[in-house]
Amino acid sequence: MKKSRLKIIKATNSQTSVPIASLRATDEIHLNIEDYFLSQGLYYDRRKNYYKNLGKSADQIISIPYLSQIITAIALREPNNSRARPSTLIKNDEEYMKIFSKEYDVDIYTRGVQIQKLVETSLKTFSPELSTSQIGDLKFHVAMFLVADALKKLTYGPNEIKNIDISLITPEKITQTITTVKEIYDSLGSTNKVAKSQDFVTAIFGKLGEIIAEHREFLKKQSLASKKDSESK
DNA sequence: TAAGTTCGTCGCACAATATA
DNA sequence: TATATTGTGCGACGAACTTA
Repeated sequence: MKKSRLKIIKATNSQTSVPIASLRATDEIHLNIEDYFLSQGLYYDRRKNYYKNLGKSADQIISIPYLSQIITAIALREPNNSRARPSTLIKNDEEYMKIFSKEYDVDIYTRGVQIQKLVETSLKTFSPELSTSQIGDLKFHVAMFLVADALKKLTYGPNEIKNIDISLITPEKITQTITTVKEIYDSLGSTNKVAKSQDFVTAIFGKLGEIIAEHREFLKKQSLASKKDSESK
């Protein structure tokens, strides 16, 4: 009965435009996220404008589509889709389940928001100054880069995000990442089209691959050096 | 409140895949 | 192998937001 009612609501919704995200808002996972967000000083906009009407500050209110964009970018490693198809990310059930899964630790959603907010703050104060459209084109790619770099992995499971130590994502680290990502963006033509393309993501992974390989090399040298050191004693 | 700017969605074109 | 179907990338345009 409940299911058929939802079907009718969803069918009717193809005529009157209620954001699709609002139709998912009663799913249990969103209740869990909302509770957890409250404990972290964030307001999850499960019920549209509920916290806005309570006078909560806009930068603490996280909408369902925005959270979907963040998770698509950093957990699913598809920042181009976060940029290109913001509202259609959760239209398809399969895609939706990849973003909002009970298998995920609810903590990954807060970490994602925290990282994304740090990135956006740094992008706004970046020098040379970036236009808002450039910020829009880069923000999800930079966040994904930081996550993969922090984990030192090109492929990782969404739950691994909770292992990231946010305190290691310093403003300097973010600025350095923005510079790297922007260089790739510029080399491809620095357009909105680039930001929505798979090529940009592939190029970013290429760069990440180099960084991760260098890091492994560094660890190897370090362990050899400490081995030699202990042998000489 | 009007003008300018930005963002999100729609729909077209093309590509990839399935089916007869 | 031709045709139909589905998926993807992209540009254009309108809605929403911002600013003066």
